[in-house]
Amino acid sequence: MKRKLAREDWADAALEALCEGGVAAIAVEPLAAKLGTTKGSFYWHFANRSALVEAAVRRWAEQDTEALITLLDGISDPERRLRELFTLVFGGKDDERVELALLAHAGDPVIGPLLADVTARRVDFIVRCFREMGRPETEARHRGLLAYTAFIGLIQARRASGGTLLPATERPGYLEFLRGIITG
Amino acid sequence: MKRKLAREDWADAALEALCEGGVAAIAVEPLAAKLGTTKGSFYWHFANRSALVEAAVRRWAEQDTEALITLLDGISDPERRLRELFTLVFGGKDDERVELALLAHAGDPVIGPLLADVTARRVDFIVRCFREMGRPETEARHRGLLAYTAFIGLIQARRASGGTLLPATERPGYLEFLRGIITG
DNA sequence: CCGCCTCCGTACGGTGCCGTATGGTTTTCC
DNA sequence: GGAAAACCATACGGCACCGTACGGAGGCGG
Repeated sequence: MKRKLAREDWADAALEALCEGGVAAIAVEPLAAKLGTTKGSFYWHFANRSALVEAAVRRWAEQDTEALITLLDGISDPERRLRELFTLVFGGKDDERVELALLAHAGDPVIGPLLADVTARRVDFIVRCFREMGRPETEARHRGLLAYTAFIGLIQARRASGGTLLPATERPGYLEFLRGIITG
Repeated sequence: MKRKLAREDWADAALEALCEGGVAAIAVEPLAAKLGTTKGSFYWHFANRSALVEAAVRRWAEQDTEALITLLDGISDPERRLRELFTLVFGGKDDERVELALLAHAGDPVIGPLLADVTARRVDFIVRCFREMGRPETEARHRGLLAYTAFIGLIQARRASGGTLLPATERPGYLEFLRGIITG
């Protein structure tokens, strides 16, 4: 058996490690150990460590935002589209961990630019929804920004509080409140 | 001259480094160099590196939230109190950098608990304002949470976008929008 | 069957940091 | 002014990781 390792295997392992221990956990030697191989393999597929984190981030961006956006763009009614985004993003699997880990290293020279792209694309997407719902331009921008920052802030604050901030039972209530207040 | 160094000098230098390069930048040897001294000094004042980051975080918590809270608690009218908080926190010096650096390492065993305390105290403070304004309990909690997360999310997203997200000219407008929508 | 290209193992040197050991220097206080 | 205590410099060992060098194994076309 013993499938050979490919670039993607390393990238996936890097994302996994990223969830566990942050960007610092994307380290060649530990990853090699976890994959049951050695550095020799790694440095054949990648030039260096930076290339790996770049590949990992790109993979995440592809799967977790581009795919989602193209999926949601299939919904023509902007209100339904937005509603769908809400439920997907809050109710879904909590892969917020990659999110948080990357946000944490926005200053990193390789993560920074990629993250900036993703952030811009996401906010644009939300703003577009409000625009298509007929809101005037600046209001659409404001509401879009609020929606996104409320999301980012929530996952961030929940983590910062150790999870005590919004217990599971109060979550649906708050989300309803949020939806109401944001969509006006 | 040549003042001797005290614990506080190290803690301040640590906070400074924290702003520049994140928690990883709180490293003994580089800090010693920047302070013009050596590790010998450090390990006399502190048991190890963890003790330093703890001291730094405590100092920050003291200056940047406890002091602010006791200051604002001098204002009896909750609405004015909240308004004051808004302007202080958004318009003021952008020491959000410490904020962001710490948020980034909420998982750290020494930072985590301290950060959880600070987060809880802040949200409680805001929620209390809404409560004293006569809002029913759950609504007060919701609005308080939204206010805090919108703040955290905004500084986070601005950083993540490289600063392009909310240009300075649009800032006042958005803040007005925010204030309006949050206080209902 | 042979040489080649892909892929990986091993071994090495280098770096940046942590923490300890130990002795020297300054301050304090009697 | 001299001992004790506070404070700091230097030197060392250790660890975790990066990146390179190089030498194989295995498949594949000729």
